Amino acid sequence: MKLNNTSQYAIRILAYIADHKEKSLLSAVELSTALVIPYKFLTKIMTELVKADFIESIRGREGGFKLQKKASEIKVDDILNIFNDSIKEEECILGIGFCNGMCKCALHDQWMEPKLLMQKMFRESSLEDIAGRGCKI
Amino acid sequence: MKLNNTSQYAIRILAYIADHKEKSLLSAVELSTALVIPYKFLTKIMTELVKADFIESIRGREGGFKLQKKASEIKVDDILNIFNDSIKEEECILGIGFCNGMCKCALHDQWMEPKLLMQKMFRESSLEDIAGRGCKI
DNA sequence: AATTAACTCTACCTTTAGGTAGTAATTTAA
DNA sequence: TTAAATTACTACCTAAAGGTAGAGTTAATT
Ligand code: SF4
Ligand code: SF4
Repeated sequence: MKLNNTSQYAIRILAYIADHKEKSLLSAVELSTALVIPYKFLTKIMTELVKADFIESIRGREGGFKLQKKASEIKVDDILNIFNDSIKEEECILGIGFCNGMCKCALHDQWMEPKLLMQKMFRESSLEDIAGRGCKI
Repeated sequence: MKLNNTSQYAIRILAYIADHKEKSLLSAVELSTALVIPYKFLTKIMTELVKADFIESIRGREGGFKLQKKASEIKVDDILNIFNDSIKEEECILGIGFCNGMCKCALHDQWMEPKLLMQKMFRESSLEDIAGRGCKI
């Protein structure tokens, strides 16, 4: 029961960029070094974030990355969705087919409250809410 | 953000056995059929549950499986622990080293409440609480 | 004693997540 | 105009999760 590696990296990357808006651009090398994420893997993730329109990339010398939206407009849940790591409405916690509302699984009653709270947390927390809040980056 | 397949299977298997205590033993074939879990994979999981002392196995013809403890004494969290799928106290949601209480990660403030609620749910829900509660099995 | 129905063990196969390598394309600065 | 610094793309490699095969062991029934 945890976020996958790629989601974790993506959240940290975006939070870091949001927290360094004084620098107009951050390069992959800078990010990779600051966040201790393997360079080649980071660039792969960056490309996905660019395609998802969260990040704008400037190519060529002096290029780099910056947010394409306001930090308050990117929610943690949006990031998880890119990597298929969000808590899915229709998916049963026990992996039994789909939620149809009619037929519950054994854990349903216990699961609903934490599920809703986590969804709320992921959906309501924006980059602005989390950027620069930790001493761990 | 979901339970892994093996944990899901294990919870369903144990809940099913707890819900059928009128039968003194259930065989791997019966379980595999009833729960629609691949036979060979199920037997592998059963062996782990036996080693973890949650289940007692009787070998030979007319053999099968039964709970080794009272249903109220097996918590969902105990099952998750076997498959290393519990929510770890010391592990950061963003995967940054270990929780030391001193130095927070960006998501810490948002994560604490859902984390505690989920831990509580997993730790306090026993097989007795969940057995036979769903129409999905 | 042989047969059958069960669990157990070891080894392997397949799929997915995580990660790496090399090259192409783009832009700026010297 | 060339070299350097940068992102983008394609292909591959590795490790872990999920799953399968087959032979071995146990015990009741015939
Ligand atoms: S029963 Fe509850 S947990 Fe299971 S699928 Fe339906 S809503 Fe999801
Ligand atoms: S900061 Fe919070 S989430 Fe991150 S490691 Fe510490 S306790 Fe865990």
